[in-house]
Amino acid sequence: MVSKASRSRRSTVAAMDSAEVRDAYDVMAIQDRWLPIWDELAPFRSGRADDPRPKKYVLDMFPYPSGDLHMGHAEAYALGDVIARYWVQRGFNVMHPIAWDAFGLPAENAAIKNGEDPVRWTYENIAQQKASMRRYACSFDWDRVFNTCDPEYYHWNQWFFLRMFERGLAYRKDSNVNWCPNCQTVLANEQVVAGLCERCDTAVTKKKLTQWYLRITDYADRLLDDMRELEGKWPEKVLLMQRNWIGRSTGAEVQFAIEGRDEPVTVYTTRPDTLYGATFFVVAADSDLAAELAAGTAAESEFVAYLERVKQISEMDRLDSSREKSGVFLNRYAINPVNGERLPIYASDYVLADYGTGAIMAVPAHDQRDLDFARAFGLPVVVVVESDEDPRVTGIATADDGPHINSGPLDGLGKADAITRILELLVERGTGEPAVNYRLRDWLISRQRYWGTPIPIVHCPSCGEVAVPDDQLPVTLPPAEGLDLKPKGTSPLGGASDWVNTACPSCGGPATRDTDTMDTFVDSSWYYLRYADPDNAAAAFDPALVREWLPVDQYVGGVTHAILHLLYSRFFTKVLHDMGMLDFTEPFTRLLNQGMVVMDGSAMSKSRGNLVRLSDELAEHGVDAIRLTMVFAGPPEDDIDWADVSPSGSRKFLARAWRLSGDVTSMPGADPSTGDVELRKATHRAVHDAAIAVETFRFNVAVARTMELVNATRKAIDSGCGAADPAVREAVEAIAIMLSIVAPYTAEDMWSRLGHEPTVFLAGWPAVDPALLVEDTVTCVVQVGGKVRDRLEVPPSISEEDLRDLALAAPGAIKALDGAAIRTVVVRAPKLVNIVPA
RNA sequence: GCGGAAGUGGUGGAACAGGCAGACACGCUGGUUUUAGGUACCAGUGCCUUCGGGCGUGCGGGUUCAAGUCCCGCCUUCCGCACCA
Repeated sequence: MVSKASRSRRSTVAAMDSAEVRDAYDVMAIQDRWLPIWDELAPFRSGRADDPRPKKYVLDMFPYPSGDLHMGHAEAYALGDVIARYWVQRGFNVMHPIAWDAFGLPAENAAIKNGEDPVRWTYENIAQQKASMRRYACSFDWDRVFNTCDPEYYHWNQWFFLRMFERGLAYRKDSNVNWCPNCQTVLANEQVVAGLCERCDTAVTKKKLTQWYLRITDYADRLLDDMRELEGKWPEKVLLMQRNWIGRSTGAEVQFAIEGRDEPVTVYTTRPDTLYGATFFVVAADSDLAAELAAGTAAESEFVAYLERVKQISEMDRLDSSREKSGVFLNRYAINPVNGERLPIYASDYVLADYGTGAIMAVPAHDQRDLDFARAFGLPVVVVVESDEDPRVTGIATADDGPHINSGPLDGLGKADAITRILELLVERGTGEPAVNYRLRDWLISRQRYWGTPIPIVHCPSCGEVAVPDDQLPVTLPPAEGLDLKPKGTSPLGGASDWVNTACPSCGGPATRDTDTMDTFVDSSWYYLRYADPDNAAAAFDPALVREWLPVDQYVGGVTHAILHLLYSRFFTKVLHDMGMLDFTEPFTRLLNQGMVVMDGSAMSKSRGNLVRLSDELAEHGVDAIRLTMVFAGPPEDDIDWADVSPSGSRKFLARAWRLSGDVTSMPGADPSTGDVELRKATHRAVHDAAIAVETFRFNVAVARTMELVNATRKAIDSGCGAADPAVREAVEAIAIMLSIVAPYTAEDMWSRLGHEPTVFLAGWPAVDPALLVEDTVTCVVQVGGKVRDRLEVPPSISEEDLRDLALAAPGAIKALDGAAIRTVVVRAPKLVNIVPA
């Protein structure tokens, strides 16, 4: 495909005579000409102290160096580049940085599979991506680059971890975690896709392990409430997904006495008003409470067997909500605090150990899960909220509002009133209180992997968990050589005995380092801060520099990170704010989610055989045509189906635009005010409309306006005012500048052919003359009964009366009316008149 | 199951605040230049038509002088969450 394209290009050039060659748009030659010059000029450097321009921070999500850039990168970085370059043209000092999210599993997999050194593998990929980005003409500030796998960077991961450790925000606990029996490793929730390990598709199970967590749940309310300031600036979809993820619910905690136990057990419920309908009590089978309640009872052996069975159930099967309810009666009873009824206690896996208190009151009439369980175990169902359908008959629990019955003091009350009343009663009697719960869990950051940030903790037999002192940071990774990186349930770092065995920083006795590494989401939770001060060896960043640039004005990235990365970054920002390091609480002021590039309707993948290689596309069509195709395809947040777009069409348009620059015969600096007014109006209209389109993320429309101007200019040269008219120069220069944000090579070459020095990127967005935006005539539509029957050319300032008279006299209107009487005439000067017949 | 978003020509998509539906492209058709064309330029291109016009923004209603746009009820597709008490 490539060779065919390049062969035809060569033969084309060979067949042309010299005049044609001079006038040919040679994409590859243009790329080769300008790249070294831009390297020299570095037009997008943003760090100069004496720069008087106002600052703006445009940020693209940084890439993982898994190989060379692909079509998805090409789209994302083309869009981010339009925004960054536009603001540079508007006179801003734009910081548009890039770095590499360089820790992570693929490096380790390459090491396991091919015996590669993760360090070498990673840095080679970074070098390749960097070279590709330069050629792709990304307007990055190359002076601010870093890699998260550099000790100079992850030093500060460790430093932040320790600050959180000091504040109790980083802690270790035992918990049931996702476990892949094949990979022999812990998985984060996000790595479990439909109950399967995202890497090997093995059914995931649960395992009890001691792991490090960050206490993000402490920030749940702020993460939720602060979204108010992102309203209208972030995609509504992302805000919604974050709200759902945090999952705040309000209800009550109610204490139930347990027969034969000193302490009562607290349950959480969102429906305390249905307390009188509770007929049994359920504890999570895998909770400590269940084991304790079962201990020593006749049901103990049955419970142990059940628990064993539950543990074997894969995550995939567990998520199947149509599964039959199962459980074990523990031979024990809880006492309903409002009516003293004895509720049998069951252990079941439909109650989650880590949500609420791991125990529930079951109200089968008004909760489907409880009803399913009640029917499976023959338990009574008591309706306490009246409704048309009886759950005992239908098998469908009712959750609607309605008057309460069988509920003592709540009888007759509606849901809201009943909740208020029962809360008062519970508080009065000291058996309950209002409570809030979250779906969000603390962030598990331990990973039993090699290629990540070592957790800077030393385990000492006498002092316990001891923080590595700041002056001993960073705790650097030992070399991979000699370590067994294969997943085996414990961190590969455990095999580096020289590294693991160390002196306790507190007592000096023999101790061991923590062998887990951090989730790579830690790396990306603060990288946007590091750009402000990337080379700081004494601190993560200088707060003064961060204050200058942050928060990020515009963040651009895929919706795949809608929850985790963005939530974690927001969390970090708030923690750092509380530590006094930041003066803002939200890191990303505006967010744009770009779509994906797909092929023939589905995501590209090697196995599907629909993979389009970016390098092939670039070789065939050139950088600018690919960038233009990405931008012109449609709204940025929509997916692009590569089968539906036309990179060759993009290239033809660019050639057409480029040729204009060779036609201009007026000299640089020619005064446009003497030029052709019609073309000037088209130019100023296009520049004005394109700017609005870019600022509202309608980049495809901005390109359409540029295309219209190219068409108008072509016409003006060939059959209008002619190439010598200064309006033509004005138009072509405007086109070069408008194109500079999308197709930088073509734009720069046009700029040069127009007699200007590089670089067009700093030429400045053309000033719009408002006088040229005013039309001298407007097309007025004359409707009869809502249908267009005639058109009039009228001055925009025409009065309603005059327009009405003109419309009534319009031949098309008279014909359509056919003598009918007129009921009313709606006049919307100057664009529309609607004559309504009686 | 719950929550959300979106349905416009053959295709990708335009349409400010309820006021000319289909901008700009792709594709297709015809023409000009060319030994040739995967080039360039010009013209045409929503559907139907008895050439008067009629019909058209997923479907069915409604509001309005006027609806792709607002309201009600469906259908379809995509996305997120999924025993969260």
